[in-house]
This record gives sequence, structure tokens and C-alpha cells, in this order.
Amino acid sequence: MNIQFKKGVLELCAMTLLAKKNRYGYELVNEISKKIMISEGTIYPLLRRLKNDGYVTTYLEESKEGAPRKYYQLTGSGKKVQMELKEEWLTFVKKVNGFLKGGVKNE
Amino acid sequence: MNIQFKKGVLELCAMTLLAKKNRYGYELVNEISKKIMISEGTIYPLLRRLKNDGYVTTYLEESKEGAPRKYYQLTGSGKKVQMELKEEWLTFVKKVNGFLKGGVKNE
DNA sequence: AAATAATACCTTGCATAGTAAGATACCTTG
DNA sequence: CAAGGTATCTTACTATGCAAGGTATTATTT
Repeated sequence: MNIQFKKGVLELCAMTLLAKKNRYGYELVNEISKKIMISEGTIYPLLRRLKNDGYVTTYLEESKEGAPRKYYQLTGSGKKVQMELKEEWLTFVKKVNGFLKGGVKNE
Repeated sequence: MNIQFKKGVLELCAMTLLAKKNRYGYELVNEISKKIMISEGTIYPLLRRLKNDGYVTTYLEESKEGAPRKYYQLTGSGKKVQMELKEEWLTFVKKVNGFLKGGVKNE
């Protein structure tokens, strides 16, 4: 899989999953990995960025299966950005597919 | 427009345009810019990479409108890579859209 | 009890691609 | 000859993803 394609998109995937329910980092890696390969070295810096930008807040919860989990919760601005990113993505895909399918037409 | 989304995709767009006919760099910038903003500082390094990888060959042609044009022509392996990249892209988009539309289902 | 493995977190160094902002050169038009 | 469109290219910077490490907790196996 082309690594470059993932740039910026994994952020959208993570935020979209968080829009449905709160999750912890390791869970996000597993959930995203079901469709798109992602490593832990990607998700933790990504989540730190989201927190620094005020798009998520975090809280700790103990686990019986291992170390305590750090849950991530989308903030109001996080939800807004998630929706904007989603729209941007869908628009972008349409334009790219315009090159793939159409000719020089539909400008 | 999210810069990150473009990573790797502009290469696919350029190669797809070249699959239809030979073009010169400046022309590619203008053609791609009709749908997706791209700067010259992106296209020339990109085209150099394609040449280094053997995906294109080049030839010069004079122009009455300005400086001579360097045309790019897809090679056999270039055409193959273009088709592979296209498939990868379409598969990738489907998976991402799986997160956007579906819930935790369709794994 | 010690070793192993799964869970769960994190960091560092590297590779890559896109951008802005420049430089250079050609040709036409005023 | 100066200005502007055409056409090429380079440099320094930024951002993201990855591999490969590390730490700690809990359960399982030896």
C-alpha cells in the first residue's frame, strides 16, 4: 500500500471513529488496521497532535487486560473539524476520480 | 485544501494525464490546477523522480510562445505503474469511505 | 518463581512529498 | 528596452507515516 496516500487520511479515520464513541489509542490502531495498515508510531503522535490542537480531551481508565488505557474524546471543535475534513476528503476524491475516469473534460 | 491529501496522488494524476498524451511540465501544472491546486515546485521534482525511476522519457521541442518545452512520455513500466497506482488508489478510497459511511461494520 | 506473551503506552531517527519563494531564460508586445 | 507571459529549475522548510526501539501491567505458561 502506497504510504503517501495515507498522509492526512489516517487523521480523518481516527477522528471519524472517535466521533462514534470514545476509544483508546491501542484500540484505534486495531480498528483502523482492519482496513488500513497503521502502526503505533503513527497513532500516538497523531493523537498527541489532536490533543495539542484542542480536538480531543483524554482520560485514563484501568484495564484488566494490561496497562491502563488513555481514552480520547472528541471536543466540539474536534467534531467540527472532523466534518470539515470529511467534506474536503470527499470533494478531493471526486476531483481525482475526474482525472481517472474522464478525459480533459468536466473541468 | 488539505495539503496532506495530495501526497502521492499528484503523481497518479500526472501519470494518468501522460497516459493519454505526451505533455510538458508547465502544461501539466495548468491541467492539474483546473481541479487540484499544484505548484511548479511540486511538478518538476515529481517529474524528475518519474524519470529517475524509468517511468518516463523526455524530449525537447521548441515553442513559439516562450522557452523550449520538455515533453514527458510514459514508458512501458510507467504505464504499468500508472495502472497499479490507480487500482491502489481506488481500493484505498473504498476502505476510507468504509470508515466514513459504515459504522464498525463491514470489516 | 521465572519466563513468555498480550495488552497498552510512548519516543527517536528516517524517508518522503508538497510548498513558497526564489532564479534563469525565451519570446512578444507596448 | 521594459514588462509580462511562457517555461524550466532549485533551495529551505514543513508535515506525516514508519520502523525500531523502550517501558509497564496483567495473565499464562513453564
